Amino acid sequence: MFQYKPKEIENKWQKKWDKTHIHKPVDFDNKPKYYSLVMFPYPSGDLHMGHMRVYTISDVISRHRRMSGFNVLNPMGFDAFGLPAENAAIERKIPPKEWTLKNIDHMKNQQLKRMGTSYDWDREVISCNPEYYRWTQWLFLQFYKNNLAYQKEAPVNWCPKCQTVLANEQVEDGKCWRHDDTDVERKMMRQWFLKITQYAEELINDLDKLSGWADRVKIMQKNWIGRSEGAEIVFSLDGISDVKIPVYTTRPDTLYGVTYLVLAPEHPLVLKITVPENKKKVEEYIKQAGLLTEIDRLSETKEKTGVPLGTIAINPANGKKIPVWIADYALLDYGTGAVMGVPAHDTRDYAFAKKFKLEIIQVISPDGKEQNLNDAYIEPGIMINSGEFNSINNEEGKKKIIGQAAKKGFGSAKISYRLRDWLISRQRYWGCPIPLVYCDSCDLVPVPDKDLPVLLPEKNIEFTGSGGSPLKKTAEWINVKCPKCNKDAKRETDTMDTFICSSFYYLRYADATNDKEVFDKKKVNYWLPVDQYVGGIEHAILHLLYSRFFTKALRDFGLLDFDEPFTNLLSQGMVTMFSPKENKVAKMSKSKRNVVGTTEFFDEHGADAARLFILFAAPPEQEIEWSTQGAIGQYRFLERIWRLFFNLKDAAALHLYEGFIDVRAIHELPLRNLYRIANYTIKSVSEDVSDKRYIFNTAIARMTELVNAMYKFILDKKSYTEDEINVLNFSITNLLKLLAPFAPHITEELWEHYGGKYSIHQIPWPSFDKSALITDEIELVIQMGGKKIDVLTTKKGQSQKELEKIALNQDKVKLRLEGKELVKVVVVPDKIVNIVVK
RNA sequence: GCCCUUGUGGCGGAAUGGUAGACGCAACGGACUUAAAAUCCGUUGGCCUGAACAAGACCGUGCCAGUUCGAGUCUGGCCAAGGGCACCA
Repeated sequence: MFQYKPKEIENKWQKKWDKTHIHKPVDFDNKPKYYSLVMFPYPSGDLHMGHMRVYTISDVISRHRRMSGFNVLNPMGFDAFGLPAENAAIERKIPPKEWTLKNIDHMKNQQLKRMGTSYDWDREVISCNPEYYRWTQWLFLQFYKNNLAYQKEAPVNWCPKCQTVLANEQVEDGKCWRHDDTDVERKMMRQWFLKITQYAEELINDLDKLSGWADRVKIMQKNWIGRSEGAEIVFSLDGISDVKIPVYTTRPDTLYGVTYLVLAPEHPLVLKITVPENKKKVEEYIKQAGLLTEIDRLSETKEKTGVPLGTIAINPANGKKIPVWIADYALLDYGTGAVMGVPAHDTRDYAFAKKFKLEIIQVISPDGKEQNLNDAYIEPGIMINSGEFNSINNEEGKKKIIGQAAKKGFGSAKISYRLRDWLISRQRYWGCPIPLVYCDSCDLVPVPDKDLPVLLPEKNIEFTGSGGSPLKKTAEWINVKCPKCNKDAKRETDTMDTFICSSFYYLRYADATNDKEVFDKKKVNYWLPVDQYVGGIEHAILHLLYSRFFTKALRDFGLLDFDEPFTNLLSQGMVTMFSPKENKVAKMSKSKRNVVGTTEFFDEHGADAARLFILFAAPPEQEIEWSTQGAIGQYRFLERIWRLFFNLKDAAALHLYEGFIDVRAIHELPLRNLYRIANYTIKSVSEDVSDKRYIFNTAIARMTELVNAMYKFILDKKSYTEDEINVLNFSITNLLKLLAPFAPHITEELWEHYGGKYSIHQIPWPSFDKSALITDEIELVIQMGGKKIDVLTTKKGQSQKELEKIALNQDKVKLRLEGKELVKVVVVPDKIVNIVVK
């Protein structure tokens, strides 16, 4: 008998799959298309078991869909620009390109292929290759030409460790997303932005179309975009006629309670309207506020700060004179950068007014009477102290006051979003250059399409990790002729956020080798949207929001015809393990020193076993803890199949069994039962891998049960009847097909020994024999008062009356009925009889 | 503070409102073996009655209520853990 040697057979089949290109889809095939995708990985070097999960889940889905008759696109590539490569260059003097390409080679050939994944490598894209980033630049210029890319001077998030600015989405808790130990600093800088806010409304509304996304992800996006309805109210200033201050509020109903205004410290009007004697103090405050890190500014314990400008504003509703302040609790880039202070009905305003002893006027009250407020009253109520609006409900008051503002010209209804424009400039070398040129005569000039890509210089680059981007120091690269007037000009030295590269890679896969255009419109419309996207929950906002934005913008540029890129999204949970460093179970990662490498395990027990364990440990969305013991358990399962197969091969004539067996002809009861289990397995596994469930752990459990049942059946058997051989062959044939997406190598190997045609991965997914699932007998559960009393086997299909009679005739029931009154009997046919007594 | 998710044996986890604990890990027992490993076959929620590895009772899905003939599953409240947002006017 052969021994199960996973390393050998896995290597054998991986080579053959590669050579025969069996995972290659056909553009515009007549089979229905299916686009299966896993999130663009960063080639960080060595993969561990934690990384394997996403690839395994996606691979099972891809393989299953191929067998189910779909034309499956399952591509792979690398998000290859980024900081780690540049840091490696600084620390180890290896050029970023070399480091990156070496990692990609290792990851692709030693890890992804060894896992048994089924990618079409002919469509591979690598974002740091000029063939790719030419299109990144081209797309940037489309945004620029459509007024969706612009520069502005703004307070930005600066990570001192990364030595670059960050987008809002890349700041977590005031820290850099890559360095949870580094406070983000605030700087005023002129930077490039993409106008994602122009799509805020559509991005929020179209979430409703995404029925294939988990609610939690949609909710996170919704909160991030943060739509709010309110009004813009314009305040004029006492004695300064040429300046007006618009504020945004969600509570126009509290307009009569405004006792001061607050501007953000960076607000451009501040110095203009400050009275001379306050100028010094105000300037000092602005400077102080600018120095605060994000974490200081957000600190909960932080007391409110601010200084008065000495300027007086006039409430347009009632003419009341109120002071104007600046305070850092007003944010420049939300609303209008100015707030109307209503201490009676806003917690922050209340704290501010208390600290600086400002007036507090209650205008909403639960009972229409003024109260002694110890805190802001933020509940709904009846309007008071509000002139003509007194005694009406505040919700109605909102509309009425907006109506009056519009009529009198001091305001209007307005919708605001928490979402900010996407800051895409990065002061780093290893990224895609922004293809623009600064010319003294022509101003900003886009690099013409024919000159794309603007190549990253590779010679004479010095990586020091300080003093700004290395690109700033490469004179021969910076100095160019203006494409318009041919005079001396300079290149933009900022590179793009790498999230730009990953915002369209999934579109490029549809036509990855096209060197004439970013992609052919017909091909992109054929393959997209992605039918099943698999990736980590950490991208719930970042990558997924950016990609949705890109899809919508590209649609408006006329490049494609759909609104949403990813129809179904599966967010897999992380893989954890005990970390000796943190002394607890934590996410598997090199820095926590709790990684299990792939190579050793694959060598010893095989990728098939690792795949099975990862799928078996829990449903995909849940977290799993890696257990080498548990993975060995799955190895044992595969060995069990292996031995069963070759034992039977020696004892009986094994041959593939196609089609069904006539159940009525199987007289032996255990054999009929085995046939039933085999068919039940086909049914259950098919349901579990379908997109209605995606519950792979139960699918594997069902297959284990089938193998257990076969072992039990052949126990002590020396010879086999023809019927038995048929049922066993039926069971094995279908088991191999069902297991093929999960454990692709061992099934391919056994399929070959079985005389099956290459490849098992190209044969149709099995269907089950309905007639086999019909049984003559059922297990009837007898309950009294909802508690199980007895279980008995009886004929199927009996009437409610008959079942009730059977139940009441049971000795156990009779005994318990003594001295009790029978209230009623509930009968669920073929299932349960519940006897209710008093 | 607001929003979301999750609480089931020693562990990971199963259960269209209808037999709680499938399947696996760990543990224990048996067979095989000179022996061990491997393998094959079993046992394994708690507690109690019982001479019993006969039979059986009771309790049990974070806690407290409710709906229902019947609740791990539905509803409300509480507790705990995890995640997201957090001076967004």
